[in-house]
Amino acid sequence: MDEIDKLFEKVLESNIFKNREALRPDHVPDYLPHRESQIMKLASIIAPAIKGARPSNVFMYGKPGTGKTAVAKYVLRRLKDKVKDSVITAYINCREADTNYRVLADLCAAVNVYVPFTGLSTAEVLRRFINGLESEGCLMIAVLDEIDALVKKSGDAILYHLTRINERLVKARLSIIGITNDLRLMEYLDPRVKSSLSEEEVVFPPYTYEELKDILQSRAEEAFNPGVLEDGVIPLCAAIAAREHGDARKALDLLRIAGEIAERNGDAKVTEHHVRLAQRELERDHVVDVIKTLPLHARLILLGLYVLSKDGKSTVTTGELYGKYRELCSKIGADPLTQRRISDLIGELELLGIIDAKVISRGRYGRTRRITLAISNKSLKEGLLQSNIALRGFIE
DNA sequence: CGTCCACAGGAATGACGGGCGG
DNA sequence: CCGCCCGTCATTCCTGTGGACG
Repeated sequence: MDEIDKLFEKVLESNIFKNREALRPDHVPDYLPHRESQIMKLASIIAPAIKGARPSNVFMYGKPGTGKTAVAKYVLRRLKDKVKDSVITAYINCREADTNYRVLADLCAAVNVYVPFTGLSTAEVLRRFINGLESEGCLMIAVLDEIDALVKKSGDAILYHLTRINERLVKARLSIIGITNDLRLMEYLDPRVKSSLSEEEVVFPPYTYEELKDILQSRAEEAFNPGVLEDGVIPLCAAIAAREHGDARKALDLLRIAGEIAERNGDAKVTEHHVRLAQRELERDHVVDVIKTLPLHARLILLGLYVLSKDGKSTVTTGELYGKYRELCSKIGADPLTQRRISDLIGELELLGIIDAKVISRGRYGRTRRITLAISNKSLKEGLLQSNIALRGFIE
C-alpha cells in the first residue's frame, strides 16, 4: 500500500466529522447565537416584503466575521420560505464583483438576463437590468456584501443609480441591503447615496470570547461526532479568534482545519496541538492563494519587500520599494511600471491585507507610505516560490 | 513661521481586447 | 467581416499636503 492509499484509508476510517459542511464559512446554520437582536431588527425591516411592499434600504456594518453575511442570508432564506417566488433575492459579493459593470452583470443574472462580461456600456447593462426586473414585475431584494471594496475601487456611481432605480420602475421594486466591514465607508459616499442607502441601519459588534465559545459549541455539535473534541480545543479556537477582533469566521476555520488535520493523521481526537497546526496552515494557505493570483508586477513589489526585509529593513517607504522594484525588473528583463501605477498596486496589496501601508508625513523629508509586511516572512516566501519560476532565483 | 520634500492621489489620455449591430 | 463603442489597465501631468528644518 503506498502513501496515498494509506492517507485515503485513514480519512475513510476516521470518525472525526459528522458533517463538516457545518463549519464552512458560507454555511448558514438554523441557529445564530448572540445575533438574535440583529436578526429581529433585519426581519422587521424586511417584513413589508411579505405583502409585496418595498422595504427600506438597509445598511449593515461590523468587523469581519461578526455574522453580517450569515444574518442577511438567514433572514432572506426565511423570507423566501414564506413568500416563495414573489420576491427575487440576489446576493452579490462586491469583493469578487468589484466593478460597477460586474455588479450590474450579476444583478442581471438574478433576473435571468444574459449580458456579456465586457463590451457593453454600464449604462446599457443598467438599462437591461431595469427591463429585466420590470418584466419580472415583482420586488427584488439585493444584498451587496463587502460594499466597501466596490466603493474604494470603482466609486459610488452605481449605488447612486441603484438607490434611485425605483423612480424608473413601474411594476417592480428594488430594495438594497448593503454590508460593509469598514465604518469609514460612509465618509466617502455621496450624501444622497448615504441617506437613501441607510434608511435603516443594523450594527454588528465583535463577538466576545464567551460568545465565540457558544458559537463554536453549537456548530461543533452539528459538525463533529460526539466526544472527538478534547476539552481545550474550543476555548483555544475562541481565544485565538477573540484576539483578532472577535472574528467568528476565523474561529470556525481553525476548528475545521484542526479537525481535518486530525483526520489526515488518523488521530481519534482533535487536540489543542491540532489547532496550533491549523493556525499556521490557515495563514500560509490564505497568503499563497492570494499571491498566486496576483499580477506579475504586484508580485515583484512583494519580492522587493522580501529582499529588503532580508537586508534588515522591516519598514520601507514607497520610494525605497520602488527603487528595489525597478532593480528587480531590470534583472528579469521586465519593463517597469511607473511610480504612479505602483502606488495604486501598493494600495491594492494593502486592501488584500498582505502589507500594511500607512500614509505618514516626515516633515521636509516628504509624505510617503510606511510599508510593512502584514504576514510572516515564511508565508510570503512560500507564496512567491509557488507563484512564478522566473522569480525563484532571487529567493535563497 | 514659511519653506520644501517626497510622495499621495485626481484627471486626462491612450493602447488593447472584446461585444454589438449591420 | 467591419467599424464603433466600451471597460480595463497603464502612462503622463498635475495639484495637494503635513510637519521637520532653517
